[in-house]
Amino acid sequence: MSQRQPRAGNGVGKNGDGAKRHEEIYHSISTAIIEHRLKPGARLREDALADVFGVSRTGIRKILQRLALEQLVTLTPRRGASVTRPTADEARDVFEARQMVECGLMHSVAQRATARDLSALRDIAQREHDALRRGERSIAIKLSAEFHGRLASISGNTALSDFVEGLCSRSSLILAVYGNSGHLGCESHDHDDLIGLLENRQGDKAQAFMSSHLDAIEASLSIRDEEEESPDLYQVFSG
Amino acid sequence: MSQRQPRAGNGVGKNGDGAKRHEEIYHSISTAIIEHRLKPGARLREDALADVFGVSRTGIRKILQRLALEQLVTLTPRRGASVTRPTADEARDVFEARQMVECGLMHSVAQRATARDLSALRDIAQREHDALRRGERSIAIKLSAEFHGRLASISGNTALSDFVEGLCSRSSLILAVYGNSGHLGCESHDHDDLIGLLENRQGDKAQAFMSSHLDAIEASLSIRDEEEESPDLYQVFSG
DNA sequence: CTCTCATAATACGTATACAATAAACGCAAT
DNA sequence: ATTGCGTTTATTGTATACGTATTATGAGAG
Repeated sequence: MSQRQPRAGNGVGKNGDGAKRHEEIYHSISTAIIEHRLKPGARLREDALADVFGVSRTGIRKILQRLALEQLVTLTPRRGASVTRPTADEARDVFEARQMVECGLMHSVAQRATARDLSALRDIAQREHDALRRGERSIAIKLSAEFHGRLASISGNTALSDFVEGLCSRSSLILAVYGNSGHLGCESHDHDDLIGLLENRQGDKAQAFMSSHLDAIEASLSIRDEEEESPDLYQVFSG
Repeated sequence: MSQRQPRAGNGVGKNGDGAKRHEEIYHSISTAIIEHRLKPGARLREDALADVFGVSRTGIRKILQRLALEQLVTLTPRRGASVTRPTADEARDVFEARQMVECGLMHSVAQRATARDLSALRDIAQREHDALRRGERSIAIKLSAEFHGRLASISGNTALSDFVEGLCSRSSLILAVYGNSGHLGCESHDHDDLIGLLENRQGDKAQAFMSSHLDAIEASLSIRDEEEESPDLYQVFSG
């Protein structure tokens, strides 16, 4: 995503180093959305955000634009920003895309995964377990997205892993809208099983497993268009 | 030096068409990059762009941010924007991603393509031929990217087709950096052949053909790290 | 003659001020 | 009572001003 790593070392700090500050704010908002602390439909007023984070609207606007391009927030011309509420079509598209890309990546991932990679995955999976055990569903969802993103990054293909990362973020929104409260998206042991397959370099099995895994997540949702707030009276009374 | 007046007179700065105006400007810059009228490495000064298009730097900044997120321009913290010069690694990643996604989409595309879709594709391919015949290589490259993007959009999956569109734009940059001047990327009859396969609903063949097509494009490039801008003179003259 | 350091100029980062517009509220009329 | 219109308010869109960093230029010393 962001390619701003030029200043290595060099303790400037003079200007407050806005770039880093903005990155922080971006992460705060992004995480809040992925963890469902900001629910789809929530309005994000520039003034309020500027006030909360202690920067001016200029910086906030930049961040909102970025989030809009990642489809996490929706920018309506004269009405401001709000957390995106994915449509049913978008939800299906996202999962179809994840099927294609994440599964297609598994061969390469299984081949390239190092001990360090597997260790990092295990750590995320462990934290996911912990969060589930504590009943913190929001945290678990965020960690699940992080797991899938990290997994894709092992492929070494930045174009594809960035894409997967964005899809996983959007999946988190989809879970918020179409998820059944009783059923969590990822079965808790799935990720562990997948790590095992990678460890044994079983690319084919890992691919098939990922496909089932994603199918299971999608199947646990009820993806259908919600009734609109102002129902179509013509259709209602036409039959 | 163009003495571009700040377009006084007509309904100048009136606020209403701001969004549309920005979209125009975005398209202008984006097209100029894809058509290689702005070459990789070219610097894009905010003041100059603001002057050229008759808007203030604020709007230009917004557009540059968007282009940066699409990886068409690179934003360096205190040095401004320039047209992205893809690295060899990025080039490989982009073509690997295109292989996976564009090929993976062909089944769905072959199944869903309507007569109208095929007609639109034929039109683009025809214009591509014309451009090549006139020797306008830049236009042909842009039309080729448009062809691939339109093709992907037939799948109906917005998430994936938007991704492909971005990859094609980046491919255009890659052609600019790593392309051999003598050899154009796409063989001119390839697109026509592909349309024929789609028309006959031969998804499998279309997928295989697309794979070869992309391989051919990639093979026509010389993707290797270029020498740095400050070449090592000792090494140059040592042999 | 070349290299280095200082100074000036250029260009970006951020904040703030102003303008325009869409939503919300209230009032009035049917 | 409900609908339609006018006013008010709140929020975004745009421009501009100022501060700071980077770069280019020139002078001086080696």
